[in-house]
Amino acid sequence: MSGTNSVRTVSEHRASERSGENERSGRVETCPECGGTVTTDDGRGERVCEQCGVVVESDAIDHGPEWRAFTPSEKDERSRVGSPTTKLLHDEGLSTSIGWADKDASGRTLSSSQREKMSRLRVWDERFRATDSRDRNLKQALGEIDRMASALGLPENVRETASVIYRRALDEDLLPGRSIEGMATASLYAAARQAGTPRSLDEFEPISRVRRQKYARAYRYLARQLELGIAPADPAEYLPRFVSELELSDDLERQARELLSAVKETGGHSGKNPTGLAAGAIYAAGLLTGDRITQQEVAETADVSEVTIRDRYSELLEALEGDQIDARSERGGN
DNA sequence: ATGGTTTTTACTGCGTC
DNA sequence: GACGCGGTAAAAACCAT
Repeated sequence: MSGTNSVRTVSEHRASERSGENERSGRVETCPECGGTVTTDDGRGERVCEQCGVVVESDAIDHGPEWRAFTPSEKDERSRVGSPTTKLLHDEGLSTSIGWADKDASGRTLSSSQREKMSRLRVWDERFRATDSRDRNLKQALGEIDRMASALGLPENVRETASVIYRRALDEDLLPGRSIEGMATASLYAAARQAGTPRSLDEFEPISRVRRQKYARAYRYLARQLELGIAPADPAEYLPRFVSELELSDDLERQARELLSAVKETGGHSGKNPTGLAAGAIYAAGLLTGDRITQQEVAETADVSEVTIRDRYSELLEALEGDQIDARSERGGN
């Protein structure tokens, strides 16, 4: 299972995401309650009826390790995540409990040395249980991160970063009171930005299991508590993606970059939506290079309104002109 | 909660192909 | 006449306080 799972390519993931199917395990069942189709929810490890929502079987899948490990150090890191090979554990991952009454199986009280032994065992039992729930938490979160990263076409290293961020959040006890999904989404969002391949908050909306507000808040909290120190997204970082989605030339991308750096000098970019700026730059660059792009096309791929593009692109052109005038006056005279 | 800023929505008229 | 574009007013969203 783990093999086929991790080997799946990004495009396959995307294809299945798009067509709305999520039965990665390939098993098809009918619901005993209503006869509807039962699908597998990999993130939670539950098999759920599509119609009535009955959980047919929990923890039925996903026993394998979540990720491939490429280097020995990664293997170390990942082995800490959980105990996926449940068959190898005495309890198959179920929690244990040791009774508190100091009696043996037939009800006799234990000797003092036995009592001491049992109390030591209880302590360890508790400790294991604690790390166990941590692991479960981590495992679910990382499953979510993996799923979302695939859907958004984010590369492996971003997932790594996201998992590191999540782990830190877990270590610093930032999770209580917050949903795992929200935090997982926030971690991935932060990781994507850190890696210089940002995705806008809006792009997570259809992917995440929680609402935008929740993970946006989680992200702010995360950024503050962990002191991630992530600078505001640079609009230029959105350019390559938008340009390629619109199938535009490298030349145009270069032009757009220039426009953005011009407006950055004037400071006219602060407080503006970075995707809006990128979109405006692309449109303006289209005018300059003579490529025929409509505002509507750009608006659609960048997910901003046409009005915003209009506002941005006129500002960008102004900034560029100002830049050129500056350059001229520097050469002498006005 | 509030107020200021930015973005979106919806609608308009204009010019061009 | 459809289309791309620009402008505007009002609503919504966002953010800091």
